[in-house]
Amino acid sequence: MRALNHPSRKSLTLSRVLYALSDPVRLSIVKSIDAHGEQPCGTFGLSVAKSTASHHFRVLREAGVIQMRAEGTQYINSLRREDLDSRFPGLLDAVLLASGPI
Amino acid sequence: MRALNHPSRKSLTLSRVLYALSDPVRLSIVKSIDAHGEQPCGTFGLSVAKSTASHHFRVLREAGVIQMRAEGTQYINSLRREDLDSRFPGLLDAVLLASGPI
DNA sequence: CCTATTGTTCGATAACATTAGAACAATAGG
DNA sequence: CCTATTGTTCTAATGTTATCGAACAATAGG
Repeated sequence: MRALNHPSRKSLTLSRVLYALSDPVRLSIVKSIDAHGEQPCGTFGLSVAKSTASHHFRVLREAGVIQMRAEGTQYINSLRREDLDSRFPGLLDAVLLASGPI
Repeated sequence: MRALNHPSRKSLTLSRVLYALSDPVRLSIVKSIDAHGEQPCGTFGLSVAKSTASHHFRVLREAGVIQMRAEGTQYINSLRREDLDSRFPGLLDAVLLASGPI
């Protein structure tokens, strides 16, 4: 598999991160990784076509929210917790803590 | 002036709030209110047409991020701090704390 | 090799967002 | 009243995003 582009910690921007998190599908991905640990793209039970899912994973990755690591035929997704906490302290925690209506 | 629609605290959604905050112009409005207190629309020094500015204020208002109170010919904008803190604890603080590239 | 699995990329479309100019509305102050 | 100020709303143009199906790529396992 080809190597995927991940932005450096320094180049993360608040606008991009907030935008990436502002979509319900992407938010559910992030919450699932937080709740169940790192997982391949296929295990999220998203109700969209796989090309659409791939798009959402890409938006999250290019915003610097998730990291995708190739493993066999799949990509393992994890949160870039340290990088996010370093650049935007408290932001990820606040987002993950939020409950109620999406 | 006509009364403007403000969503109730209960009806605020994380996605909408994050989306509203994900635009650099809107983020600058929020940061300015936080830094300098409540202010009318005209004092933000935004480099967009006033119809565009009006649109951004509306997005922030309809997401529940700001409150707009009529006073004479102007609208005074303030942050809905209590409502935001109540629904999404720590979120506004984290966003306002963030520095670096927009 | 051949096939199945996993996910990306491409091309197209429909929906939505941003932007601005022009016209309008409400108020304040002479 | 008349005018200036402040901001909204309408309309239209431009750009961006979400979505999907189809085709492709890489790997694992027979």
